Amino acid sequence: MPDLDPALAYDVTQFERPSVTADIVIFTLRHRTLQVLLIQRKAWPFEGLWAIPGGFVRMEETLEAAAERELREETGVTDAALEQLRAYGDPGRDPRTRVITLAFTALIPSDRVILRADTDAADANWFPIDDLPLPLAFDHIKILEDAHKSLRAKVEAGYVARGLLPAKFTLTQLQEVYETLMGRELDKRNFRKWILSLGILSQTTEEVRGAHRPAALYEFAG
Amino acid sequence: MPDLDPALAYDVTQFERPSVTADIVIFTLRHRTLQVLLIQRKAWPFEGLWAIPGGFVRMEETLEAAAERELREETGVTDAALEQLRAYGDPGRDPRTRVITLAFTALIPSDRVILRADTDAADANWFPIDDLPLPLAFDHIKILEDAHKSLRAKVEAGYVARGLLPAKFTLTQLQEVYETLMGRELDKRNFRKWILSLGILSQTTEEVRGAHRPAALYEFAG
DNA sequence: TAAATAGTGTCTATAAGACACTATTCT
DNA sequence: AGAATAGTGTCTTATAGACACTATTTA
Repeated sequence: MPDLDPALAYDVTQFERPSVTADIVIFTLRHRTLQVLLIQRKAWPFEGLWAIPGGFVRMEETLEAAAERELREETGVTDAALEQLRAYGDPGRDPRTRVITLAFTALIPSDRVILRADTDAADANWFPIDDLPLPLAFDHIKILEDAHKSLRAKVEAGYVARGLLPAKFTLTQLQEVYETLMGRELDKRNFRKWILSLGILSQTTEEVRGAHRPAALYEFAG
Repeated sequence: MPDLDPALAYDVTQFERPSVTADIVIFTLRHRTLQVLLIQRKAWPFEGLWAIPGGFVRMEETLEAAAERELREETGVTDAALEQLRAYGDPGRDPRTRVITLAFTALIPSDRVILRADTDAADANWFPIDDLPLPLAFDHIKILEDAHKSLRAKVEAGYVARGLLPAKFTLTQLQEVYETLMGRELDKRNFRKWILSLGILSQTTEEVRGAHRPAALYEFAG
């Protein structure tokens, strides 16, 4: 059967349909800690518990547009790079009805976020990925675990977390991002050798003058 | 908004819901070529075009169970390792109604397959991934491209395609699988050094006696 | 004994990691 | 001058790849 059973012509109404939502795992770095944005549920089910922000996919929007809209509504951030994680759809994961959720991840710099506890949420807040307000609503702990695992795998494989940095940054700042994501300290000389060898950075003419020796500012090339 | 908008209580019926299908990219090796199983559509839309097999996710089954059921219905194969690829859901990808499809991939040995052109399909057949009967129905060419890219990435990263081999096999057979998946020839000594160093194979006491020097049979350990 | 496939080891190049000091600026 | 951060090079080890011959069996 391709997509819809051709034998049924296109009377799709005869099948009961699930609800489809887009949930979005929003990662940021705060206080040198990897944190996620959660909202506190106002109503049944799981009233009072914390959950990953998300909402219905509307009939006229793409899946990515739904996730972008949710991100914008929750954080005001408009141009983050979103990635699909996977779908979660066990019957019973939502006590109301069959709900299939498409999980997305986003990495954003925390200073660009304006938290909005909107009408649906009692509260919205950041939590360290290693210190979550358990239990979470629905199967959201599983989604967070998968998102964290996926992020770690990408970072270990050399994925560069552009989304977590301002446009211009020092190599020390970049190294701190990596150290936080990888959960261990890195050697400064090896890190610089490696990151510069990737050819994805270009040095600007600017430098940042702090309390001591100024540091060169870099940006992502291309 | 977590999953379903709590402000709406649980009256989920007020939102129009999309149809959700599971489509499954079934890979196999035939004649030293990577091939996929396609079915030919019997009815509008895209009547006569070839498509990836798939069907509705039923209300009481998990997403994985839906994909397994489709695989079984199309091929008779029951215990293949299925993996989620991603969701495809652009409005308009199906002219009948909004259809969000969850794409899965499976790797199976072609000798275990009994093709069944069931009631929904005019025909079912294998096609080399590099020689597809274009154009395909829906956005299925995009799904196949993504599935192929994902497979190549996994193989390059050392993923071992257990699913494509019989329970016991020679190292030469295993090497041929890798060569086909990677699209290039491999050095026999280097391949054996590498695959044995992974520690995932164990040698059986059996050997296969063909036209010439017998080859040792291996199996996956664990 | 010829044909066909199975099976084996070394050397080289590259990448990753351990490791410590000098340079510049500010107060 | 002292404190603080920026910036730099070598050696070692592990991994990946190039490369060619011997071993065993059947017809």
